[in-house]
Amino acid sequence: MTVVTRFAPSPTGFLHIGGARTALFNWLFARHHGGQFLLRIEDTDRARSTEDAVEAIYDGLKWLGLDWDGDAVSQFTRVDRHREAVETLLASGKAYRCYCTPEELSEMRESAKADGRPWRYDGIWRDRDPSEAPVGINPVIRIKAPQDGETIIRDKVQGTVRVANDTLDDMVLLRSDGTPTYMLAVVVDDHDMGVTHVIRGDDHLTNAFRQYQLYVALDWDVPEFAHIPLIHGPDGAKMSKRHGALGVDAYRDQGYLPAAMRNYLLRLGWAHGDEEIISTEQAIEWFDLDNVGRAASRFDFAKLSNLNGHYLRSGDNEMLVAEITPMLEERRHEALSEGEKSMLVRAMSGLKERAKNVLELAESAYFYIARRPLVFTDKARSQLDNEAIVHLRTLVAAFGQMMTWEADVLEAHVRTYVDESDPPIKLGKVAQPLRAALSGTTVSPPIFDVMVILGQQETLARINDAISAANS
RNA sequence: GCCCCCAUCGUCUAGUGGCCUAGGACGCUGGCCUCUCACGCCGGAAACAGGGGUUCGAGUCCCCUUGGGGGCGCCA
Repeated sequence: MTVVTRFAPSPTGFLHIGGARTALFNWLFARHHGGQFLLRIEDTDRARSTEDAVEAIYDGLKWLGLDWDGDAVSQFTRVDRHREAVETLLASGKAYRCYCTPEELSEMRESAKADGRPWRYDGIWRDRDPSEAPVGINPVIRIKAPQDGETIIRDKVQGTVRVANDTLDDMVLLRSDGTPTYMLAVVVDDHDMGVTHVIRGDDHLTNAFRQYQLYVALDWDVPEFAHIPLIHGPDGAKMSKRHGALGVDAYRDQGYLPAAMRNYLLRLGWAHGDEEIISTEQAIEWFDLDNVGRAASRFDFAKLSNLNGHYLRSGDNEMLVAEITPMLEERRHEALSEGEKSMLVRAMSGLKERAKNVLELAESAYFYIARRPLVFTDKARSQLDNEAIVHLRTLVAAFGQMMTWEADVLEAHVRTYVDESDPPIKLGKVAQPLRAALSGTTVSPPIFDVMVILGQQETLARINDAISAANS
């Protein structure tokens, strides 16, 4: 049997982090088994669904690298099929019309609450004769659920979960306006789409019981269920709009790499021994439901950040330059030339191991393509004191004479210079002023590497700029 | 309130009855490296929620308590 999983978000907002992980697990499970990963947009709630949200979901999944098979299914377009399923239920006596109005229902709810009784629809229309139906009221269709015994779910993550049927009531399948409810639509769609494994957040665990009953009533095979624990905010509270539940686009904007997000999300609730850095290929090979934990986990930015640093350091130079180019151009208000881009590619290995996100990478790379004269930070300017300028004057003269412009040659020359100064000075006494002159800051990759990447001409010009600035 | 789920360092987790004087990672921290900042390397502090069982033996199995979470809509 081919494995078919699905991700079924409702387009009422961005693709948030919890949804992203659910999608990832579904995707990994399908890819691991060589099966299919389908996408279904649960847009039956017309009032709350928007086109923008649908686009945001597509964008988020694409950015994460989670490709789905076939076209996304719009649940809304399948209402006829949903109604059809209810017709068969009505015909076989497994569903019935209920004429209670929403008002009556909420009254029943209120009084149950007042008496301290657990609320549950009492099924008064369950066995009533249709002739008693009041006129002028459009009924809802409810399932005729079993009233005794128990419903058992053998969840791939949560294990065997059981509930007494008398704690469940007859849920609504079709609203009085004829539209299907979520419970109906999920079951019909999952069945029609051939979904074999329903992997979703455990906030749906109790829904699974009712859905199970629906599958049975429809005489359909019940898929495997796997309810994965939710992700909580850093403070342990549920992730909500105002509680750290950002859209994946926000993570992209903060400079996180998709590979890092995948790795981080994967380790939130799933483990493979002591493995921490797990490539996507490896994840596909290893992923299984047995090793999904059952406890909710907290979102930890520090760890995500650390992982991001790892993927940045091992990231492809060209790819990274492509990532930061738009940021650099925006800041400089001027496009980068091909020469500058290739310079950045050469600079990347020195830069990427110092950044923990793409934003920082762009920030630290800017000085390479900044137009002269550089703007100095306060700390950089303080490095360029009188003593430093004396050293720079001597060095710039020597640098101008150099025939080979290589890091080790430059370093050897400067080391000799500091050693032979009288009295000998520390390398830092010269390296820091050089750094300030060349980068405008006090932090950069190794300064002799910087000189080589910048090239002799630019290096000399920047040092001379610093000397002139100090004189004025 | 009722129903369901969960519970190992601050955080993510390994652990499937003896290999656990509980391992790894992030974070924190001492040191090394060093032209800055990082990276890297070496070291440290840090956990089985509590109580009962079962067993020769329990972090691992059972029960209770406590604590968290989720669900109880003509939302999804």
